[in-house]
Amino acid sequence: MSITRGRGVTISDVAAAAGVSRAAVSKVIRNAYGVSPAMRRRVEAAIEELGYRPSVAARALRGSSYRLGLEIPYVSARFMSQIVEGANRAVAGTPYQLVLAPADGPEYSTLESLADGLVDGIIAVSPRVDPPWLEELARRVPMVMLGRHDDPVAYDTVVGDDEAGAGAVMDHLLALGHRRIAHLTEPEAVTLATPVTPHVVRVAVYRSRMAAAGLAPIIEVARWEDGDSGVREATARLLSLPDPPTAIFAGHDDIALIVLAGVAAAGRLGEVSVAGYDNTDMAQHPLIDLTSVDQQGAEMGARAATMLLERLQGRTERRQHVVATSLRVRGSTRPPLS
Amino acid sequence: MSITRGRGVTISDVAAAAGVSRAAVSKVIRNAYGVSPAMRRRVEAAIEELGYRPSVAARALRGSSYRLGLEIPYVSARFMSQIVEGANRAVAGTPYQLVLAPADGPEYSTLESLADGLVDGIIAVSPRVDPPWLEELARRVPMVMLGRHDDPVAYDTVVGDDEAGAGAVMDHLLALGHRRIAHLTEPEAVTLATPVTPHVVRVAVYRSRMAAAGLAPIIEVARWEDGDSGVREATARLLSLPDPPTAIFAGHDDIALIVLAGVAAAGRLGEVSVAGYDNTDMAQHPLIDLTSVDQQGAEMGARAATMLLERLQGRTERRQHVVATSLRVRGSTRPPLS
DNA sequence: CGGGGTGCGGAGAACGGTCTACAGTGAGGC
DNA sequence: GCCTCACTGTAGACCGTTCTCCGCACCCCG
Repeated sequence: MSITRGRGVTISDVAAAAGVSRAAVSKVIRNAYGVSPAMRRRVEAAIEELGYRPSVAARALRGSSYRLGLEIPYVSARFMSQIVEGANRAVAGTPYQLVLAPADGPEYSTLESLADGLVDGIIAVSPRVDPPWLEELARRVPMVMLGRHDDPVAYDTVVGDDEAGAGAVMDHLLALGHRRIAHLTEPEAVTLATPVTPHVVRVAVYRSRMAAAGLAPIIEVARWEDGDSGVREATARLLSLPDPPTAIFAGHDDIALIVLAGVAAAGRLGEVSVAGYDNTDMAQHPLIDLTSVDQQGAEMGARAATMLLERLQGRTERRQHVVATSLRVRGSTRPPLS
Repeated sequence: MSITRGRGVTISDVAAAAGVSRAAVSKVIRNAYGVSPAMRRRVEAAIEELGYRPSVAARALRGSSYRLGLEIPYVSARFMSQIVEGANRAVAGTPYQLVLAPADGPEYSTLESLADGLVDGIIAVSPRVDPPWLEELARRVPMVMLGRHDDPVAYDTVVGDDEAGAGAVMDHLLALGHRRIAHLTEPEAVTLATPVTPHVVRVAVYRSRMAAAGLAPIIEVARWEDGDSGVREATARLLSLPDPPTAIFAGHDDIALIVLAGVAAAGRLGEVSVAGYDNTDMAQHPLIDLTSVDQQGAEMGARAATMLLERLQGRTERRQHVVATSLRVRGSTRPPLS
């Protein structure tokens, strides 16, 4: 049984079937000016009958592909699905389609491959690429960055209010009476000063709140370096310190979940408080019940998509949007035992 | 500050810079025959210097885009990230790049938009599209379907052994002594007889095992129809039956998690057993500790990608791959109380 | 010294759309 | 009756690659 990889029907086929020129068909499908009702009907009938669909490649070559690229560093990150959902919602009803590009590690190559003509614009969550490189890229393709506290020229940003969010977590933990509070965050690559990622800010806020509370000497910033097992090890290490923390502020919920698992495994569930960030769906699960910061991932995704669409409409001034955060206090944080 | 949306550097620019023809440059970047070492050096130097990157659109128009499309119905589904991870791994090292297309609801339009020349091949998880339509599409674009027990002509399939997996769950629950076992599954659109989705099989296995155990009269198949809240309602309804089930077999882990939440909320955590399917990462979390069926999502994604690559190499015979399952018994299933 | 390779590079036609410039056709105004 | 103009539709260049020929130079061999 031979499968004929059928050459799809092209605009020429439609034109021939409708007895008009290719340009005429093009006008009809683009809703362009200069089409009589009669011709429109004929062409639309032909399109319908032949099942014609314009080739994205050909369109992209000439102008736009009507595709927006959303680059995400880790598909498994629960926060990402909020973003995707929001972006998808914002794009619905427009002629644009969202495509996701999962980055396996260094986002550079993923971003470039998106920029190579596949998409008309890019939304990216790329904590590891440096600002100058991004500026360069943004000069070729309209771009919105999620979760960067940069001060860019050529691209827009959408970011949560990490200052307020992390501040709320620390205030909450301190108010509960905690003193030995540790912060478990992302690897160094994501928490260096540049680019200014959310985690950089969260670490800074943690430090300053600790210092302000006179706890500078017991500041404890732990980083994991190697996947989930790294987080597990870091947790175990924190818990086995001579003076173990009574509360652990995790950089985001995915970390917090593993920390919780570690705390549970150590049989110290009520003893060590855990807070996360992102308010992912699992944080709300009654069996997890994790205190976390809601930073409206879906809203962030939607804003980013909307801003990108504006860029495609012609806006050139830079725009930066900050979304508000709110602390969701749940059972995972309580006063220290003693 | 004006951003010049710089016209990217094209193959002609490279050709001019290297003092050769466009065809020559094309040969170099494709590693084609007929290139002298000297010319290769000159061209590569020019490429490097200009930072040239071939346009995907132009390539796609002419032949292949070197992009594989992975269509996923719900990005938030935890099982999907396993698949993406596996597919990405299989594609790494090849000239191909994976792009994800999130389907908001009806997968038809998403699949078509992928097939419109964006990608060279498609991997899809589309429980709702019907077989004939898929056959049609697969004649235009090489395609591998995940999670379908179809008997297709033009596309390949990768699917878990749902017969064995669901059987293992039921055997386990029955062996524990459960009799009133309910099955909570996907909406009708996904559990009709055609197309044959994993859920169709799981429902069938549930029914037949119940019948075989002489429990046909108390078969209870519940379906949710409207998002997470639907699952919550279905759970509440099951729990408030006059003779409530002592065990609930959920169609997959995402459902099971919500069921667990409902059971916990009703204060009947040890009382009602819950089993899931997919063995997602949350099932393994000690605070969730959900009995589930491992069907190796990453392996499925990897197999699918590999099979698609084979198709692109020229294979035309249909292939169907079944991955083995194994039951992971955890704390969420125990003998009934009485 | 002529003929047949072989190795290297280029010319030019696709691919399937978009878009600009222009031609034809009536109608309306003077 | 002629000019202008709005309205429709078409011709044809163009986007950036790939790929099939084809030509040229050189070498080997009889």
